[in-house]
Amino acid sequence: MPELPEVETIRRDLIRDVKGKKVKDVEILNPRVIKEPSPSEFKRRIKGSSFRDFLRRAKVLAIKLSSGDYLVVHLRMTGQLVYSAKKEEKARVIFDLSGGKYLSFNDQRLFAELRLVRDWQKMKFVKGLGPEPLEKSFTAGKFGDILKNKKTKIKPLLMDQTFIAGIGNLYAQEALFQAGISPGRAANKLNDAEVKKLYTAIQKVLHDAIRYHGSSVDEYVNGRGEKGEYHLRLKVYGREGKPCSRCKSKIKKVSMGGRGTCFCPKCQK
DNA sequence: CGGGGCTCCTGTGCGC
DNA sequence: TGCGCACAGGAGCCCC
Repeated sequence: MPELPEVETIRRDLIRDVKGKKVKDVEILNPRVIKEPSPSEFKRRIKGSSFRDFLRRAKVLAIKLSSGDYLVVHLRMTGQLVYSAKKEEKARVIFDLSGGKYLSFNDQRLFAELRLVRDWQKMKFVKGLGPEPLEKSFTAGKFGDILKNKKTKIKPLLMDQTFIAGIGNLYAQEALFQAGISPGRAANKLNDAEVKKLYTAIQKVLHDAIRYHGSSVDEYVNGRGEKGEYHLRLKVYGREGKPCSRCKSKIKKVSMGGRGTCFCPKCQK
């Protein structure tokens, strides 16, 4: 499930590997992944332009093209962007690049999205995003201010992209474990020390996950098709019934907002 | 405006 | 053994 650290890893990989390369052709194997414009216009407008820059906001990757257009990618759950010498067998769209290699867009479950737009900052989803958790302007004070007005459970709130950008089901669970806070706690009931702890935990978990190139649960691989290493360090996600790394109690799993949520009932209060 | 629940999709893994 | 079904989940959408 690509969240902020996974998308950031891919962004850095693509800057290193394909920045400046020209798109010689666009092969559309499944047009359903292209949300706008029409597949034929998508292809026509991308063909012949080159990759100028790779930007990220939340879980959204925006590729600036020399034409001035932005190729906007949301990987959702099973999307992949893989640069390699071979065309990926399961690709939905393949970009044939100068140099003879390929950038394959894969997506098993067909939830991922490609868009070609003139101004990606004006996209509805992007405009509605909350602050970037790793930016300097996002302070503990600001985090506390928005928590104060929210009566909702803290865990689904962390996943709300209009509240904080880029955190999904995996890193919400890990950050709450790191902070020692139970996922069902009401956001406005956290005391100052807990707010500070959670703020620090979010930053640490996201920074660490980037350092270890993301978590390869589900389909995630980096920009070269390789797995990350952070899933080997997960403390609660996907660890139902296993012993807590801190206190050895059994990790518990509950459903919250329709999403699986693992936590340690002893370490998280 | 907020929250709950359904929807999109397909591979996996379980129970009968 | 094999079939069928529940489940996984990001975000949009509808409804109350």
